[in-house]
Amino acid sequence: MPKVIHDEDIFEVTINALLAHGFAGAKTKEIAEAAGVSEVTLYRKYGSKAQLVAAAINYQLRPFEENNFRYTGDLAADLKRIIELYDRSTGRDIDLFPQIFSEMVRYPELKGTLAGPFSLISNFGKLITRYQSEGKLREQHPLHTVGALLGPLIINKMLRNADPDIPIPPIDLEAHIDQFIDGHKR
Amino acid sequence: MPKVIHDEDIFEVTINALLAHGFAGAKTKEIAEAAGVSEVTLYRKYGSKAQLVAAAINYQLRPFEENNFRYTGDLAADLKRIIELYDRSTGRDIDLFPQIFSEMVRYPELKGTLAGPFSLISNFGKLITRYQSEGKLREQHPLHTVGALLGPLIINKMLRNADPDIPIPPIDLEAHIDQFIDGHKR
DNA sequence: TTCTTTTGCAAGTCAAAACTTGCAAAAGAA
DNA sequence: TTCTTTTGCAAGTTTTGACTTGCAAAAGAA
Repeated sequence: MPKVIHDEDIFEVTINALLAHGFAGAKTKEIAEAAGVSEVTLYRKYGSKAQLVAAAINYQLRPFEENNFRYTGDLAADLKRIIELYDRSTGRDIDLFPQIFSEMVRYPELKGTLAGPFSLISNFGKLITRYQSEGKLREQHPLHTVGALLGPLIINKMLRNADPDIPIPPIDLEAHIDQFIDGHKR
Repeated sequence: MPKVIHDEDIFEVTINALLAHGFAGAKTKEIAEAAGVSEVTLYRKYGSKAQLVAAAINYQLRPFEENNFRYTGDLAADLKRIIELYDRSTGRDIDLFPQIFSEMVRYPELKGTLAGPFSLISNFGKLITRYQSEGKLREQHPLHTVGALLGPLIINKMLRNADPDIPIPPIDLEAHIDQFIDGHKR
C-alpha cells in the first residue's frame, strides 16, 4: 500500500523531535511513528538520520530568503519584518537557532547544514552594516548588534522552555524593537 | 596504588567534556582518560554519569554565591561584578548557562541539578527588581532585563564558538554594561 | 605488621538505537 | 493486465557506551 508521503510532514515531525530531544535524543523510530511512516522508509528516502535532519532544517529555513534581509531605508520596518519572521518561523516556544549554533555544531555529519544558518546571520549583518554607515545605528561589529537584537528574545524563549512552571511572559516584539533602536542609535 | 584523587580535577574535565560534546556526547571513558583516572573509579565515586555531571555543575556554580547578587546601591558596580564573575567563571569560550537551560533540561536524571542555576537567575532577578523600584532601571519583567543583559553576551560566545573561522570579536564588558544601563534607565 | 580503604585492570554484561535485508502488498503507469 | 515503484513488516546486524564484577596492588591507619 504505497502511501503518498509528504516530505513536509516528515520534516515537521523531525524538527519537533529535534527541538524536544536534541539531535542525539531524536530517535528515528519515534520520528517514524509520529510521522505515520515506517522507519525503513525514512532510511530509504533520506539515507541516514543526519541527512534527514539536514533536509528538515533546510526546509525549516526556507522562509528566510535573502529578500527578507533587503534594505528599504526604514530601519524599524526592516527589523520588524525579520524579527517577526524569526518569531513566527519557530512558532513553538523553542528556537532552532540556538540549537543549531550550539548543539548541531558538534556533529560533523551536520557540517554541511550549517552553511545556511550562517549565511542568514551574515545577511542580517550586512543589513545592519548598511544602517550603521547611514548613521542610523551606532557603529559596532554587526554581529554584536544582531546579538543585541536577538539575544534577549532567545534567552527569553530558552528560560520559558526550561521551566514552564515559572511564568515568564513572552517579549513584546514591537516594544523590544523600539527600545533596541533607541538604545542603538548614535 | 590508591592515587590521591581530587574531585575538582575530575569536575574540571567533566565540564570541559560537557561543553565540548554535550551531555550525550560526553563519554565517561573519555572523561576518565582525560582526568587520568580509571572509568571504574568514576562510577564508584559518583554512581552514574548523571550524578557525576550534576556534581561537576554544582562545583562549577560554586563561585556564584548569593552574596554576589547583593545590593550595594551602585547599579553599574553590581552589574559589573556579576557579569565579570559570569564571564570569568566560564573562562572557556563557551557557556555552561545556555547548555544547562537548553540541553540539560531534557534529561530527567539531571532535574535536580537545575535548581541551582534557576536560583541564581532568580537572585539576579531580585536584584534587578530592587533597582527598578528605585527608579534606576525601567520597569519590566526582571527576567527580561536579565535576558537583555546576558543575551548579547551569550549569543556572542555561541557564534564565536560555532565557527571559530569567522572572527567575531568578544564583547567589551564595560561598554556593554554602560550601554545597557543607558538603554534601560527610565 | 595487619587491616581497611581506595584504586586500577581486565573482562565482562546489557540495552539502545542506527541502519539493513527480504518479502509481500498496494498504487499508478503503460 | 502487467510492470515498476514505493511502502510496510519482521527480523535481523552492528556498534557504542553506560555500568558491573572480581582480583590484585598500594597507601594509610591501628
